[in-house]
Amino acid sequence: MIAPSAETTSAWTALIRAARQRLDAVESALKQAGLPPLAWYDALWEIEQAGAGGLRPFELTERLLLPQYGTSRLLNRMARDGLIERTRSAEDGRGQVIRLKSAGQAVRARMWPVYAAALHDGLQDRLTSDEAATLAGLLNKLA
Amino acid sequence: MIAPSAETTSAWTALIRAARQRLDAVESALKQAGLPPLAWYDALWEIEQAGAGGLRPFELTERLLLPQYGTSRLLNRMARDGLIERTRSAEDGRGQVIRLKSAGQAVRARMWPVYAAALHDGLQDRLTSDEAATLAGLLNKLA
DNA sequence: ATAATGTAAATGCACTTGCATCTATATGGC
DNA sequence: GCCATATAGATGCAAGTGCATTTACATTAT
Repeated sequence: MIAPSAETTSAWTALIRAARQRLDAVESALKQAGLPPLAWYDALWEIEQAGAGGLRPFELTERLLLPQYGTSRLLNRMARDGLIERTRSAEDGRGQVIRLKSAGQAVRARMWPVYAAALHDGLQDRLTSDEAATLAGLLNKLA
Repeated sequence: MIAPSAETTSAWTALIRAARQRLDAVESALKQAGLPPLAWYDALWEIEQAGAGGLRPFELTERLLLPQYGTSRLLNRMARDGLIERTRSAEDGRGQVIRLKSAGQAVRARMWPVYAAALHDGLQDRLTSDEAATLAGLLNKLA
């Protein structure tokens, strides 16, 4: 049987702990501020980047690495809150096109400072630039 | 407003992506093998370490960084599956003592090779020893 | 001893997630 | 055109999670 080395094990536990703590910090800062969860930010961001042409749900699924039903339901909730607009696709009768509404843009804009502050406190305050770059490089080897 | 640097941002995205992918890989290997989720492993491990003296639920809550109700329900499911034994605490009438049953030890033992293999493939194969050590060091600054 | 406050653990309720499946449209082969 | 198969997206159901609250016992102060 394959036994992971001590270095592997400590990298693993550090990875899980760090990711969980930082993520929890961001999520709770958002919740604290009465804002939606982080996943909404990512989705709103992608939709915003797509601009006037909009975006298809399956594209969002790919970009956010969500399960298909996860995207469907996330879009449901965002639509229910009036943040996005769903229209039937002209080219593909099975699908839709998602576009950002101004309320969605506004919510994303309100989320950003909270998100940024959490990243600042959680990462920027704790690592030098070089360390952050090294860390990113090593983590990208795991993806 | 505080804007995170480019290095911070890329460390952040790399952190989230790497953690999610590695974690998903472990979880799906376990599920694939018909075994319970990773959280069970951690819990079973802690309970096993506690030995014959057992462990109090609130201690597990602290060690696993779970919400209190999360522990309560996790223990419920493990007890329902006959993996642990819950007895009322002799010293504290409010509480219980958790002890591992042999079925619990067996499940943890079956989980380990699957878990270890996923760590091997996900981490050990992708990082040198030195890199893993550096990574762990950097990640620990974030905790 | 009594009352007030604190801590251990469980739970009702609303919401989210995972899984499997379903409906509708699209596409390729014949 | 017609059928088989593939893809977009939604959804019923079971299970898990978060929040707030509850129950029970413990501890401290009076």
